[in-house]
Amino acid sequence: MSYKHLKIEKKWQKNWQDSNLYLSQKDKKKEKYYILDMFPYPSGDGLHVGHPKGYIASDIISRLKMMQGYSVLHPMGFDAFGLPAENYAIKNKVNPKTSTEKNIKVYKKQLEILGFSYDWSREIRTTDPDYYKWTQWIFLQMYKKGLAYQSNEPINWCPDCKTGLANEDLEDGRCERCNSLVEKKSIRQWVLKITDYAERLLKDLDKLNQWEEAILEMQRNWIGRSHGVVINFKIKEDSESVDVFTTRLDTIYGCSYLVLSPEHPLIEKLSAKIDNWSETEEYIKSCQQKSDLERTKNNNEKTGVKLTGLSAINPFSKEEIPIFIADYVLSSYGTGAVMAVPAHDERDFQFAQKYNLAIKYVVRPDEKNYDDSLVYTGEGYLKDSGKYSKLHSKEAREKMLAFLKQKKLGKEKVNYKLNDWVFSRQRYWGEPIPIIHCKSCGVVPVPEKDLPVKLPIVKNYQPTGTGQSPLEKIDSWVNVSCPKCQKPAKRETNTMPQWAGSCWYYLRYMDSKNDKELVSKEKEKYWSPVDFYIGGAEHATRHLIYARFWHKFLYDIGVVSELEPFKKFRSVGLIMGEDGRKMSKRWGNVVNPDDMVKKYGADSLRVYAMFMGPFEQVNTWNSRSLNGAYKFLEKIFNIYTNYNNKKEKLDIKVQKQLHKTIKKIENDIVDLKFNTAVSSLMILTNLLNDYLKKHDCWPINKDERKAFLQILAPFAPHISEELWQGLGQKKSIFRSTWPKYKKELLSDQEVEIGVQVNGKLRARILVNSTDKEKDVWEKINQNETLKKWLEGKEVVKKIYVPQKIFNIVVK
RNA sequence: GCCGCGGUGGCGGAAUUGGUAGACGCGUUGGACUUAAAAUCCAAUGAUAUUUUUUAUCGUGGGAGUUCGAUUCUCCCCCGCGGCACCA
Repeated sequence: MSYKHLKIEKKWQKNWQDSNLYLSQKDKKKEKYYILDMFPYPSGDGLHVGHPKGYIASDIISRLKMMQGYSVLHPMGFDAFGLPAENYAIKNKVNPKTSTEKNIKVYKKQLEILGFSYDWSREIRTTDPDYYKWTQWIFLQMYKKGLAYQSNEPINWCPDCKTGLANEDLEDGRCERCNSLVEKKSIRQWVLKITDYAERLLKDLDKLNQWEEAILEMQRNWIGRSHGVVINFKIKEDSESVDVFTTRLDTIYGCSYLVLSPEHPLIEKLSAKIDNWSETEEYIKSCQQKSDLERTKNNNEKTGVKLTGLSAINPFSKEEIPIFIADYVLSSYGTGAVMAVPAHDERDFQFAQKYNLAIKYVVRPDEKNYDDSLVYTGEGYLKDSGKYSKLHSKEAREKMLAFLKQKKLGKEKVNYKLNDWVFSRQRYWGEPIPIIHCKSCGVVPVPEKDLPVKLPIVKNYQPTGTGQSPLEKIDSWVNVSCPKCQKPAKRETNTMPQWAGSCWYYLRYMDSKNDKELVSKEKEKYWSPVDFYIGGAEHATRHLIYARFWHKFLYDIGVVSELEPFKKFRSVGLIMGEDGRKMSKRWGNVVNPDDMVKKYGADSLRVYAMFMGPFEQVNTWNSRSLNGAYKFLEKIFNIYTNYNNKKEKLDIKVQKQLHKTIKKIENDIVDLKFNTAVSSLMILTNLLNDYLKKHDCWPINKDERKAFLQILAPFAPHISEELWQGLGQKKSIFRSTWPKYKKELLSDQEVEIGVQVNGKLRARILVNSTDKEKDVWEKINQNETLKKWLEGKEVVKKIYVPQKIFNIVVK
């Protein structure tokens, strides 16, 4: 008999589906385990061989937990709204609904042939009205709590996608989807007040001790908390004043000028008093023309204009200082104005050098020798700072703040880099925002009973580029009567961004068919939180922040019971093409999983993907290595079929290896060390194979032969099930109980240890686990090679690490 | 520039409360089988030197240090990847 992977895999996939093996059931007697993948975005290209890597890992964990007696929830669905799906549809001249459905079909098929244990009865699609009804419902709750508001602030605008974008949608100042340079544009938009949750989003990261540190760091940086002081600077020539934000109040005696961002509202107000107004105006204009990218690109090349005729008063030194406008100060952060301290800030230093401004050193480092001609950004002791001189930075800040508070010229302030979430898109393919605009009542939320606000099926859904959504043109949909006053009113035509649906989908799986609630309290309590979440690291500062934000909001309004949605998160490393580049049609290096499954089988593909290297690391695809995985499985297949009826002659060495492997597999899977888990299965297989060939009988008993298949089963489910049945088992291997290893079989009686002389390995000797240092020393003295190294030498010291090494120091 | 991760044979990688570096796999080489090839099986495979079995020296990005002993710890430097980036 030979290993016919195609036949075996097809047979068991059907069998498992028919026998409802994967239906997750709430079972109060069992402990629950919720293992989740980031659901895919079904693009037109289908899956390439790298995509399933994370799914394979979660499937392995899911199957292990199943066998360990957990009630497992392992669902899957599709995140199908958004720009890529819409752009794909426009390009191929079909309705996005049609193309999305088609793409999902392809994806499902591809996932099925890989043998994943998803409970498809819980499948969700973000584009399904029964689903987005609740996405809209959450939006309404946010609106009611004042967390969704309209704004006309300038936002990022992609000229190609013709829509506004959130900061999270940008990559290096470009649209993350189409790579176009993003512009600033002022249009009416809906914004979610994520900044209200900034503090909690940051603080609760400390609770996520089962997340990777790298991801937590990314989120911390993205939130970007900084604690400082807002100081009020009076303007000498006017009653107006300027607020600046600084974290280094201790350097204020070194402040030699103020800088306002070009967008600062005060400039307009003071225009009459600015002597060089035309020059100022021109500079502001030139800044407006620059994109964000241009503004930040040459960050060593500072530009600015002095506002002549105006000066500010330093509240501490009472000194008169000039005021500048310069685009190195951002309007979107802090107060949009800073106090410049060239001696202790790199940017101010560059600016001051260019415009010949005073550089006053007021903080000196602890060391005696320091160079007074360079910038010093660290802390230290103050000098030339009035009565604060000689104080340390930290102490000075406290005393100075007390002074400011007393004079009502300043207060503590915490700032975040995180901005509110620009939540509307001027596009068709998204959840309609459930709002009605009425001339007399203003903004009126759609009553909950009228949800979902269905996205109309239309012929023309091309983006308009006018800042209006294409929905604007569909009169029959737009024109409604106001829910409050019944007079004619219009629907909000902007749609939600791609990320909306994925903010809460993990909750819906718990109770996917519920038409009364988003999720029932009871089911939410049982399944929450997600125990293990696996997905791409690129979502660290997008989906993973958004979802945490929504979850916390849902917690606040009593919908969920946990503060954090995902208990453990691990990111999956990409699989690169054989040429080392990202798999892409552009490079022609895409490997299709369907072809690989046909040739080598799903089991081989699964084993290989896990064996490639550390799960979180980037790996390069290699089809020849995949064949190695195939050979490994074939070897197992041959062992179990060719030697099925052979007698047993137990061998303790092989048995020990088996029990060690059971333990290793258990531990490695939970730690995501799949590569070493597979390796240990290979070692065991080789050992078994060699023994059977040599002795023509089994070194392990039947239970142990079963156990071997059980520990292989999460990795290669089909072949394991087939061979399991071959051992006469009637029930599925995944309904069997995970084998227990025997502790007494984990340690070896005899071990080889290294013997070193002066730290250099000179020989290896066998010792018994019961041997004392004295016994080992005796063996060393009998060893011929070692005699050579020890003869005529004086032994100064002996170091014995039991079972490991013996080091002899000689003179 | 800042933050995070990493650098080990021809290749993917294994081994870190400091204790025999290179597990496992790929590839390569030699052999068996075959008319031949593929597949399969057996053996070898870090480098250098040496007369073969031998044995010695070197070897985990580079340099220093701690230690009986360093891939692992400390300091300095170089390179790669990812994230952030004029955030005051």
